[in-house]
Amino acid sequence: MADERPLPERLLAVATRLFAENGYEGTSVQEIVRAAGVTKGAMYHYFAAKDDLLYEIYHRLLALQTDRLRRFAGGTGPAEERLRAAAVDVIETSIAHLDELTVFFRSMHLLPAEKQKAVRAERRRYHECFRALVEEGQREGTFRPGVPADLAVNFFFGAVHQLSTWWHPDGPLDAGAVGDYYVGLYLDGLREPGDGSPGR
Amino acid sequence: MADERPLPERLLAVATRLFAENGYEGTSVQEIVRAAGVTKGAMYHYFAAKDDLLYEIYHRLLALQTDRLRRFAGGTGPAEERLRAAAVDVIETSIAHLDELTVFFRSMHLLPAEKQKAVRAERRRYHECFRALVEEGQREGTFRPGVPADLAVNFFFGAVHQLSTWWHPDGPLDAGAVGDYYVGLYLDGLREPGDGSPGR
Amino acid sequence: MADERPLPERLLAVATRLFAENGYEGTSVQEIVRAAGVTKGAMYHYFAAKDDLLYEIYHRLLALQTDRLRRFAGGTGPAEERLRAAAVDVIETSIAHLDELTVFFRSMHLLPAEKQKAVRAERRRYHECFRALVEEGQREGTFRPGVPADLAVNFFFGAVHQLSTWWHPDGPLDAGAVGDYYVGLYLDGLREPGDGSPGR
Amino acid sequence: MADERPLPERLLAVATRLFAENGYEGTSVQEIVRAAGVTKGAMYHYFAAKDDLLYEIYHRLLALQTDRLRRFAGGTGPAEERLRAAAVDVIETSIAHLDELTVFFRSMHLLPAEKQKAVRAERRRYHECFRALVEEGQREGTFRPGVPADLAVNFFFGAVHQLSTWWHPDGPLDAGAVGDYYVGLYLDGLREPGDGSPGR
DNA sequence: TATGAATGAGTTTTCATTCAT
DNA sequence: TATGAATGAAAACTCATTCAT
Repeated sequence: MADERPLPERLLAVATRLFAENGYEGTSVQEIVRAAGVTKGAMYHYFAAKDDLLYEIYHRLLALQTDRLRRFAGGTGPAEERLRAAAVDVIETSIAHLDELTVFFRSMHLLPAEKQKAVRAERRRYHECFRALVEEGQREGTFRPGVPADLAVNFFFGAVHQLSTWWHPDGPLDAGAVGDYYVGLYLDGLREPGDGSPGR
Repeated sequence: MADERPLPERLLAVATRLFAENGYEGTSVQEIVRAAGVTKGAMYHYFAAKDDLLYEIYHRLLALQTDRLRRFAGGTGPAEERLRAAAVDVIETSIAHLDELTVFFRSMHLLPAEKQKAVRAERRRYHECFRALVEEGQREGTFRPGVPADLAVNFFFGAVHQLSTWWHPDGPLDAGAVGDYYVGLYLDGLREPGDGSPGR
Repeated sequence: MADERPLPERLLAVATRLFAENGYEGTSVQEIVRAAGVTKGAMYHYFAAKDDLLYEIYHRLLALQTDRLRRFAGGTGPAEERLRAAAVDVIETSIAHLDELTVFFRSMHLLPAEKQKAVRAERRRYHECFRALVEEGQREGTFRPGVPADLAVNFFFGAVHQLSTWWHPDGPLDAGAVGDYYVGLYLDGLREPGDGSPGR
Repeated sequence: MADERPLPERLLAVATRLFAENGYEGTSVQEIVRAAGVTKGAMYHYFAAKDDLLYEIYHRLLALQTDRLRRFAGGTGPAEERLRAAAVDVIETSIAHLDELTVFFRSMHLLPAEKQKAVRAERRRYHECFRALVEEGQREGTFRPGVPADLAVNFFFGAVHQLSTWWHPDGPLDAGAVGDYYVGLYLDGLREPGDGSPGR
């Protein structure tokens, strides 16, 4: 019944859970390795520092989400529909990895400068892909042109990144419902008023 | 030229700045008192513990925002207009106190349980007041009834609480512009489609 | 019967003894503070780092020896006699502080760069004062002019700094005897041959 | 272009350089094997412990120097001339192996007791051979009898063992010049005054 | 009202060494 | 002959907090 995944993955999973429960600063390396059933040396064999765990946790999630976003963005059909699908999807994967997301956005300011820079660059690539979809919708005339696209993207991801402050798996809304509501609110806000398309 | 405010206020101001720069756990009590030009004993004379500073920082901001919200909510006129004014106002005061907000949302998980409970209760009162405005708008028929009001409030404050991840005083948008755009996006998302009222 | 000296002095004395017994790297901060009867925090209250102890140990000895050298150098009489007195004196104070000397010359390479630089500068001032005496003797015709004065100084202090490899308080020679022999050997080597002055 | 020497020799060479640069305790086994392009297992195949490297480094140099000293000592001619040749030679080989010498005299106190004892015994044999030459010169009447021969040997080797504190290959004096000067100073110090023989 | 020396428990990280392969 | 994952013990240092003054 032992966890059979390779040690690095096991350590990341354990660290994610503990960081989510007690905070990054509130979790000692000792606690992580104890929970993973190994010794500190084993952890430092794979991760050069505690903050490598934090970096890797979000880096992996972001790689996953970037990959998915690119699939949606590269599809066919009107920008609004691709954006809707991508936005619902990112909410669902964010909720599926809520610990990772929460931990990272609470604690990224504790990363050493160069790691912070690296993750910001990765994040920026994600942001720009999403923004391109918004801009496409504005050019198509579906979305109001007066809203700066960067601001519109930040507005949405602010809401997404704060999901863990209120969403709970035992609550009344599942991930799909949250996605539909959030994206509905968001797209209706973006949409050119009086264009007749229904708020979903 | 010395800072003439009472010591507790000076300590809170210094702590806010240092917490924003280096994180709550990344700032030692020693650094705070050195920056304030006093010694530890002086600080412990006014604050029982380091986390009192963190609590107080947000408690004061939240008291201010709650007070302002109540004024707007208690006004006259359609719910939508009162909500708009309150929402723009909270964005403006949030940007005016961005360090306080940032520090708190990054680090509230480090507060001891009872302080976390206290601040959650204060936050809940704020949330409920805001939610009541949304519900009023829904009853009035201005806002779509299908969106759970709690979710709508969380959606908005997610975006607000993440402002510090992208907003910067030297950027192209001032606090008023951000308020107008965010609230515009938000209210258009809430509004009953096809009701003819213009997006902003 | 407790040691009544101020804590910093007590810590330096304890550290000197332990470093001499087990080496700088072989002595933990834990051992130092245990031997001094205090806790680590107390030590770090006075010394910013373990290597501060090492620096301070030699810095104090060197300050003492520089002061004494300057007194001898600034006296009257032939350079040879002032040099002899200074050289005997430095051997005696070196033996009186043999632990300090040994510890430092074994471990100065472990000091961080800037502290190494500081102590080298202090050491250079000492060296130059001593060298000036040698050069004075050469100008007076007492010492052979063909020997580079820097080399002559290094030759002597090489022998002095290695005293701890063989000298022991229980051995047959006391500090005064070592001083006389060493300085005798040294000055006879320096002296212009056939000048008739006796090897002391 | 790879280093073709057998692995043990390569490891010793690499260790010597790193120990000289960063100190014995400041150099990890990991760094040694990385610099040698092998893994830890390979090193532990040839050396039972890290301190074996330190022991071996000096043991090899001392064996070399002992062998050379015995050749000089066993030659013919006056003791002074044999001593001069041996003393110049030991300075030259010491400078040719300055890293080895430096490393050892800085760090021998970190060897485990039995290895320290072994190397002390080897060193003592060297010392005694050198001392015998001094005593021979004293019996021949060339050297002053009043100086304890042990002390005279220690005086000289103090200077030799500290060569690395000031000598540098880019400096004005090459190894031969240092040898001539040091030995000249030394023998003039030892020599019976007024015996007419010239300081070289 | 304030000082600053001292505590004690804790932190992250390092490292020589072992051993199954 | 060599690998490299893993151990376990210890290292230097930090820090919120207390308390006699």
